[in-house]
Amino acid sequence: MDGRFSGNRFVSEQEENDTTPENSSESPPSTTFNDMKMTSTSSPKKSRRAMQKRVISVPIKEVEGSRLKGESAPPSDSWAWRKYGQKPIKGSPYPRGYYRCSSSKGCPARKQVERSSVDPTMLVITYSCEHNHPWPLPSRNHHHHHHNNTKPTKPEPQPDPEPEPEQPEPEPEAEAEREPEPEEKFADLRDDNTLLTTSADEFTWFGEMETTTSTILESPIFAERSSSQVDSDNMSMFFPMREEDESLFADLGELPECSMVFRHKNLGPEVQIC
DNA sequence: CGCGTTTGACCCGCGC
DNA sequence: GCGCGGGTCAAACGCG
Repeated sequence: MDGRFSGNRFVSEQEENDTTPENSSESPPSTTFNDMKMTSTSSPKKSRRAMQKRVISVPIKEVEGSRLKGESAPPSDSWAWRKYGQKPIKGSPYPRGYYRCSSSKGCPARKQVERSSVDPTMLVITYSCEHNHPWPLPSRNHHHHHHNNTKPTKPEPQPDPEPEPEQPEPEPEAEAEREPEPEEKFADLRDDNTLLTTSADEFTWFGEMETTTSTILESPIFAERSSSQVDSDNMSMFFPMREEDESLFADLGELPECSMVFRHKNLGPEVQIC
């Protein structure tokens, strides 16, 4: 449809989640789950799997100020992204930039960045990940860096109780010490203010960001996936998930196949698994 | 010289 | 079946 996820929609907040047919639930900011059509040309085999999408809005000021490159500022997060396209979006004066994860060769993660048409000061970033795929790691290519901890907190190589056998999990530690620039990350949490508070407060990216700017406005999607008990375990630490929560997710559908595990520095590095 | 961005074309799903 | 809108590819260009 025309504005499946045009920026103007979710930019405002997590109230826009009507794209999905089961959008009956208002309180729970579910999210727009759209399976993006993948190019069958190069990857016909991988059908458009349920791709998880997380949409966040961040104040553009920082990004823009740092690097003024036309309209689309390359929001840098912990990972490296390569821009592979840009297109004007109908209904929005601003183009949408398409980024692909360049941290890893076969990294399926993608990112869309566009300016909100309603709030030009807001940058809408949409992260997409394929199920069962590890998220891009921090650009270890630049592991040479290690300035003073710009962030108040430091990542500790703590032994996490989670063995993550499935995929070669990245070293999140490196992530913590990336560039000193203000970063915006995606915090996907639902209404769980509890979790939100914790993570937002603790996460480096957020910490820095909130210092300079307000905060992230939304975090629509939260995927719950029990690929391994580890995930659940970790999650429970931060997310007091109960049956109702699960039902909530269930409501979302089976779409969310990605699971994310956020770890506190104290507890360990943040790990995201898709 | 390698890599990332740029930019137009192509492709594909969906609506009409 | 055609057109629209969005997403990706790929060649060219620019930068470090």
